[in-house]
Amino acid sequence: MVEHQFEFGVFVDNPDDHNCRFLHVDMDAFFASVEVRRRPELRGKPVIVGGDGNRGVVTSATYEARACGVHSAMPMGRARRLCPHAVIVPGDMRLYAEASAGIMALFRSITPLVEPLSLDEAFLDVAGARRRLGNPREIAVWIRARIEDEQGITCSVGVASTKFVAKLASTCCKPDGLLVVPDDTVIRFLHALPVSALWGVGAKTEEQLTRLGLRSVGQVAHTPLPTLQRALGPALGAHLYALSWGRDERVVVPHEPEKSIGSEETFCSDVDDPAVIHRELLRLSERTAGRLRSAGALSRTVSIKVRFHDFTTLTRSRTLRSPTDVGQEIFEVAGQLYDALGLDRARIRLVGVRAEGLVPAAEAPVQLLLGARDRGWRHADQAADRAARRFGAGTVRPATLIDPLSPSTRSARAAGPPEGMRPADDSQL
DNA sequence: TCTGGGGTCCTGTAACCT
DNA sequence: TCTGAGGTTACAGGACCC
Repeated sequence: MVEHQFEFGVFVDNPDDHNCRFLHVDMDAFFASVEVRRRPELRGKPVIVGGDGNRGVVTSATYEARACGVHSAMPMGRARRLCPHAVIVPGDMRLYAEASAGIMALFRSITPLVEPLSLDEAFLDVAGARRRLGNPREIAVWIRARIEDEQGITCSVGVASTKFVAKLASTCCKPDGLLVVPDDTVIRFLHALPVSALWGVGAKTEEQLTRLGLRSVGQVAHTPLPTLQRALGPALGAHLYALSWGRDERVVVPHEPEKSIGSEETFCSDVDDPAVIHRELLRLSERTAGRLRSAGALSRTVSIKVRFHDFTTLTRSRTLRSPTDVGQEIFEVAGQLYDALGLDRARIRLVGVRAEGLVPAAEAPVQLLLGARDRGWRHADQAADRAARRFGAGTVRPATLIDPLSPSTRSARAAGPPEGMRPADDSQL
């Protein structure tokens, strides 16, 4: 366990944290740690969690595997070559979600101002918890101990007066660390970091900044704002300039409504048969619609994504006359958008369906189209939802998706039974 | 080396409206 | 009726995050 404060370019003890209301808590190698907790014989071994198909990627890896150069998002084939003795685990989202729920509940016992970023990390605003639980550093120490006790996994915590710096701090002290960055050390802390540490700088933007001769956050900070904006666009330029001076006005937002819901699937080998693509679009449309209904939302815009064998990607979208959460209606649009591409047996690697422009179902009375039956697909979907709740997901699904002979639509991710024997809605996984 | 799946946000362009 | 300016919306693509 490591605990630090950053000051004068070095880590020291006993920080001045009175302005540091934000905690960023990040589990260490979360999925892999949960797997090790479940199978203690894996402790101390390189463990990789990820799709085991020929097109899978690493979703999490223990630090023993990372020592071999393995990292998340790496193609599984490459990870295997780098770390041939690693134990590879397919992943169990249900288990990780369960562990995550326990961790988030612990956070909410400290403050209602908890903003989960994903299953394994969250921002906390602890300004209101000081009187009860002590200063931010003490709260961070307590959280780390409780998570280790209750979940058997370690985490890293960054403490600062802005969300951005708190997040950087937790990254810097990984794994199993605690770092407080007091206000008067923020600039020194930031300016020593590489540009890639800035939120919003990925590979492409880093390349652009390098072309300008900018490699550190300090160099970005000392570049005139108009120069950054000319190179990166007005929004990104201003954003990076503000961050480089530690300016980040964002607050902790406990719940943001979703803006889109979608599903996509990579075929285990490229597909050029339009009938197979249509079946997959139907399956993804049904899955997306089911998730819309669970979320109590309707969608105004349907979009599809098509990725070809060479990784080039197209998206097409259409806005509906009235919003929907009905699988057949989404599929109709998705199918039309796909047909309008006019593809002639192109080799397709992935298709996706996404519902955008979400509105709460309660606020958007569904309009029946002229000539439509008053008990149509919507009622069929609702009946299927009821059957799913009672008998399990996928109990009722479109007949075209019940085809045990279907040859090639199995995804790289699903290593289960044949397509037709698999639940149509595995969105809870 | 050969790239998942879930998302958000930004930008440029075109169409549409006033 | 035509034209242009300016605002809004839809759409497509890309970068980024976990």
